[in-house]
Amino acid sequence: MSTATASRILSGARAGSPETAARVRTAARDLGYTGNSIARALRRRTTGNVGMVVPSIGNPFFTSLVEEVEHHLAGMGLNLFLCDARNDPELEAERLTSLTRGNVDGILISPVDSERSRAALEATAATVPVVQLDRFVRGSDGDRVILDDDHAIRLVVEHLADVGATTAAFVTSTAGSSSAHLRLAGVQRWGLQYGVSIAPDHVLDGEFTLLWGARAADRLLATGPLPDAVICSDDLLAVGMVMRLAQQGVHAPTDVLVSGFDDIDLASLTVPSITTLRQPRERMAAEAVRLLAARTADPSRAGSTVSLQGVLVARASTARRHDAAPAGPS
Amino acid sequence: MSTATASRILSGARAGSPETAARVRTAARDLGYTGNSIARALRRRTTGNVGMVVPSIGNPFFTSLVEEVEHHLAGMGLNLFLCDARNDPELEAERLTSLTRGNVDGILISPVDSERSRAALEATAATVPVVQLDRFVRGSDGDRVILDDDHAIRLVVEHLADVGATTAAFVTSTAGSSSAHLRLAGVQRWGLQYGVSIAPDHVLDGEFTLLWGARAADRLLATGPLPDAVICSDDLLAVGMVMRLAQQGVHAPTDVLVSGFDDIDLASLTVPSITTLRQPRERMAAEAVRLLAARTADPSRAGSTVSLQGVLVARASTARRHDAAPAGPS
DNA sequence: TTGAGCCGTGCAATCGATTGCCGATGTCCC
DNA sequence: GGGACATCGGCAATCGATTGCACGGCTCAA
Repeated sequence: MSTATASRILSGARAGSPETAARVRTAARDLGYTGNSIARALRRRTTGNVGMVVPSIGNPFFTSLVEEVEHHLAGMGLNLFLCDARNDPELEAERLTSLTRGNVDGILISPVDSERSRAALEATAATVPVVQLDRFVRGSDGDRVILDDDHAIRLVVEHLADVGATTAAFVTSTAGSSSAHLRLAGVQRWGLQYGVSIAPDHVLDGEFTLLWGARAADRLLATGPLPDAVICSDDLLAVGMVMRLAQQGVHAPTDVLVSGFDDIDLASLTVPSITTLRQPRERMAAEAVRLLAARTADPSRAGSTVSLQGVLVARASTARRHDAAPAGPS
Repeated sequence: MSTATASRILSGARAGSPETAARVRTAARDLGYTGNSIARALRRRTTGNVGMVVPSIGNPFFTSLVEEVEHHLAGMGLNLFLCDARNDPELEAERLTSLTRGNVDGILISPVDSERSRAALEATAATVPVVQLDRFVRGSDGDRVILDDDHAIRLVVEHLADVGATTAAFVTSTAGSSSAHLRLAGVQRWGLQYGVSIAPDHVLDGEFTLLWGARAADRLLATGPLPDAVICSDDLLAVGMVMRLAQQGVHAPTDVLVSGFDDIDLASLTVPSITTLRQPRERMAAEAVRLLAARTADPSRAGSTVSLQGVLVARASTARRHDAAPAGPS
């Protein structure tokens, strides 16, 4: 029997006679034969692997997004290869080229920087299907799944105004991610709208890490009276902020209101639990995988943008100020 | 000019004449040529990729271990492909086979379960170099890099005894990971030695997550008087425990001492900051990569085990109970 | 009986890069 | 000048699976 016959039967390309098929299958099982995916990939020009590049696997938001994505891909028989860009566009570019050189059929990426990630991203997109997820580069025309940051921030600011804030600080990341840009713009726009003013020196930008949240707390404490609220553009920042303030004897929500963003697990478990904006991670992942499949099927289709809305989750860290009864964890 | 010549010059296999080399290089640059790693892999039987399988990318300990590993691999020109086993031996086995089928030159793994991970792990190790990292399966004879859990737990128990604990609870994971086994054994052994007793119903096993830490807190609060100390075999557990206790008005270290394990970033930022055992992640990663390289170079070499020691980091969650000011003039 | 059509099977080309081997050319020294 | 030796470049085989094409055998209808 020729290898051609065996190949066809194992891959299901042609049924073959029942008898031959049975022979092939038992032989394959007995020998423990499982193709050679490299040879297969060379011939088929398809690997069954999808790459995902995230800015930082140290951020629980991205790891949980990865988990969702992986779940959806597994349902389609695809493997996920995860790469960490460590918030560095150059490292990100390296990851992209190494993924591109024949290892993956498609790429999901949350680009580190809305400007500095563009070149590598566009070069990659010219070679292999790419879908941007959560973050995106400015002015690219590919497929993307994003959060409606403007709407999200509106919810946050509205909520803070509701509970009595009229001044706020904004803690975010310096790195030029689309999230950072849009959230800053949103805070300024809706702050004006809802009467929550943000002094220029109360915009504190660093990184999306616990540590920067804590440092920002130190900085706020060092530079005069606290604002009514501290809006953090990421839950890690909010946790770092709340914890560090507490270490210095300043407590949310009695002394200052603090809000986060993303709704990572930790946000509901800290004391106080943290008000945040929940991103619809599951839907984001599902849409991203769907877009990737669509583009793989038809590489020439026009790029599309899916914009999803978040949900405000009010917790203890922004409980109404003169309202003694603490809100429990939601 | 033949492809053979170009191939040799680009791969550095032979220098070629200066003139030819220059021609090849400029042509390659102008055309943007970058091999086809699949074809190369087929011929060379080497991909330049290393796989890493961790029990959960939701656990910061593992993500930071991954970051270290990736750093070391990058230094050797290798890519890391990360897989999440989601604490499920079956999913882990699937990941292993998909990595094995020709995608990677070697695998680093922290096996989910010391028993149920064995079959897949051994099958994999028969095909491709494998190094176990942090966790390991019982009775396998491959290479591994582990923490000296017995010594580590001794440091923790000794410290708790020092600050006055005579009774303790132990919060850990049910899943049969080697870490869970060894730490439980350690707590029992050294508890006896140092006079810290652990009631059978004060061993609480669930998962290595924040949520289980919080649930375990509820359970402790529900079942009678608290022990002097709560030893957690993972920092996420300790954070969940401390936070949940605080939500219920029980504060460490005044009401109960709490210790964690791993020393993730979060442990130093919570209020109270958490006493923990720092694992030497950087060295673990370095040793694992080194072992993998050694085994790749010589697949027949005998397996070796590298055991590293941790360091106790004493913080606020176990501050001495009736001793506000450390030794000094009274 | 014959031609058309279908099915199962095998041959051989193909994917793209690497590499063993060989002939050609050049260099050096006796 | 001639032989030993090193260097350079190209042919063609190779990695392992997939697949276009063709061939033999079969059924079925005219």
